[in-house]
Amino acid sequence: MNDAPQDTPDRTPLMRDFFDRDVLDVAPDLLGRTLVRRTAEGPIELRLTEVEAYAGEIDPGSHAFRGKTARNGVMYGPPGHAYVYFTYGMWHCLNLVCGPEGRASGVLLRAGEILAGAELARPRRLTARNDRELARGPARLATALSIDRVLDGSDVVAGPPEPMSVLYGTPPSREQVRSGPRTGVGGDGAHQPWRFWIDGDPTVSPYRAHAPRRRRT
DNA sequence: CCTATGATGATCT
DNA sequence: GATCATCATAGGT
Repeated sequence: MNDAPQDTPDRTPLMRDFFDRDVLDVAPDLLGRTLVRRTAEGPIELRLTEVEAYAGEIDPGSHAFRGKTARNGVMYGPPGHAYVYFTYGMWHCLNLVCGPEGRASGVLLRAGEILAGAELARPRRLTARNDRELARGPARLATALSIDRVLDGSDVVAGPPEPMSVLYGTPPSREQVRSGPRTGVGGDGAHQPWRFWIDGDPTVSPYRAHAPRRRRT
């Protein structure tokens, strides 16, 4: 039916194949799957509901557009690893690198539904008015899962499942998958419909167009 | 619901 | 020095 990986005891090879494809194929296939973040206090399970594709050096919206730097080096490595960046002076965001190696493409994990471990996420997300808001947005997701630059480069495919791993889940039907422009991305790549989400899911973040900052006086 | 704006600092030109 | 793959808050509709 679908070409998604199936549950199997030795999941590692199939999972590697899952990420070693074009980012525009991997991104929508991540929807509905479960990311498990294992913290010292216990695991947090997140069902992915919104992602964005970033197509490496050919993509003006990608951190890799201007080539390899100290920050984005992980994007040039093998697929299935975490690329974590720090932005706006306060926030972290989590990407999963896609193949082939060297293309420097990745999927930004923008939102999800906490399936388990919400009691571990809530203390990190005190401004969330309800559980639906715990991971509704890329920086909120990273905060809820206690993800920072320390996890940059982590292998999310191979065991052990620390500090996090992607497990198989039930993908939504094709009709439930929507696509549109990426959020907060300007420049020449702004119009590309490289954001994917599960239609009607309450944890999907509100769309915001790119807003150029006004110069401070 | 919506829009506007300040926070805050690493990164890159 | 400008930008930034964002969020929380304040205030209007």
